[in-house]
Amino acid sequence: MPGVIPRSFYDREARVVARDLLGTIFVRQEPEGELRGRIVETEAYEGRNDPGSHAFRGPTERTQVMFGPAGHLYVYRSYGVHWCVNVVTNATGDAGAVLLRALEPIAGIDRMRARRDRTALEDLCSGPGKLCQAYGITREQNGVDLESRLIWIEDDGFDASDVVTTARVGLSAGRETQLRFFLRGNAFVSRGRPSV
DNA sequence: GACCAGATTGTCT
DNA sequence: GACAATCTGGTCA
Repeated sequence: MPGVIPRSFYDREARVVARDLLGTIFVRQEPEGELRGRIVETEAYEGRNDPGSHAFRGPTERTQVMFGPAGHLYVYRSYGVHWCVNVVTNATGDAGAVLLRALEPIAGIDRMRARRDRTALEDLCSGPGKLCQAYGITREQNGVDLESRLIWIEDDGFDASDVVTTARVGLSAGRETQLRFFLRGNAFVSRGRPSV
């Protein structure tokens, strides 16, 4: 039975939420219909103790959402070119977020293809910048509540037990922690996988 | 298939 | 003024 994930799910440590989000479905409601994609890759970002996190230096205007209540979206611009989405977590009294790195497209694929200007399914959402483009997510979605009817995440009982854990991607700091999670063997996982 | 450089702008020092 | 949680397209093999 499809079920929207409640706020209490997000109100835990980022690394736990990141692991548990694998296999769930990220949904955005649009006038033309829903966009749906299964989450196949995530990364956890913690608070002041995590040098790889935007929250490491404490709250700023940009990162204030990460210090707010769990279950909201944190959207930021990367390299001046791409948008990236995070889900705000909590439970430690500190900041925390989970970066959605890759999705497997399920519905609304025509709109994803139009926005991405790509046809291959594996090329629509296989990276944090790509999935934001496919979903049309920008700064306007920063702070959106996942219990609103705009964007939410569902659990459909998918078996996500076969998970690989590695170091995070693209960071200059905080590489020593294993906070990246993805479904083993999934074709929609982003590049940037460790050699081997 | 693997490796490399360029794009481009908000945010922080 | 420098840098960044990335993607793309080029080159070389």
